[in-house]
Amino acid sequence: MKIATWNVNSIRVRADAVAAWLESARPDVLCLQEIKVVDGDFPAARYEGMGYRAAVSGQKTYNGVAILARDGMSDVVAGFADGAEEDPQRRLLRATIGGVRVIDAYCPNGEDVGTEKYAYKLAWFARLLRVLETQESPSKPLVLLGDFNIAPEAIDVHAPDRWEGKVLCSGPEREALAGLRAWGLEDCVRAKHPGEPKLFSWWDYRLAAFQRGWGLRIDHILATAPLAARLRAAEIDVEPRKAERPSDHAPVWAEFGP
DNA sequence: ATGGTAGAGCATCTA
Repeated sequence: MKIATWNVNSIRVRADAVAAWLESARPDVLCLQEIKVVDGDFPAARYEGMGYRAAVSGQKTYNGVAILARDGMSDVVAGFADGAEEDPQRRLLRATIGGVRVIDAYCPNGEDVGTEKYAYKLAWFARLLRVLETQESPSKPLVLLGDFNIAPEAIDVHAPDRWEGKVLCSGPEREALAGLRAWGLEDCVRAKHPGEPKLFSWWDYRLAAFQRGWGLRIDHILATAPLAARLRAAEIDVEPRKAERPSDHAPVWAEFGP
């Protein structure tokens, strides 16, 4: 079972790129972030014609997540569904596919350390951990994947000294991610590439960051122990980032055995 | 000193 994630930064602009990547990578599941459309404007019919069903939690202009899957999806849940007032920002979508609980996450960016958006980011991660603790199980096959907007370690950053303490790399953010891992999640790409540098998934559009190799690894696939035990391969596919009008993120995928 | 590009949508906001 091949499960992938890609922050496409507008499904309108990247609809062709997504179709092309589905054709070449042939994932069983593709989780999308930043689709930036309401549910009705997601090009579901197009991907249905390619053998993928869609679950969508979209909104106008910002955010929005969707799951494309070859198999049927059950127990589809949008948002935290924790009884408290739902977050109007559409960032979370869950579905059970082929016996695997799939959680598609577009985690907040945080703008800058100390800002209101940074506080929202930390609160969002705390709420996500509570959702896992109360609604999901680390002893079942589960994958939490998406754009986390956090680089876990110095090795995940092109210039760690320059980024130290900055948003995407700050201590509290990394502790929030470690808190998720401590619940029972393993970083699939790092597990298959221990100690490997220059493994990045995002490059800023500005300053020709991609051409200069100024990347960060902020998109992740985290699996519970019973699923991680089936991990066969995990990669970041840099090719789509070289396209003429690319997303600023590259797709990330993991393959699990039966 | 606080840059630079991209997307949405039409002045800025977000990343």
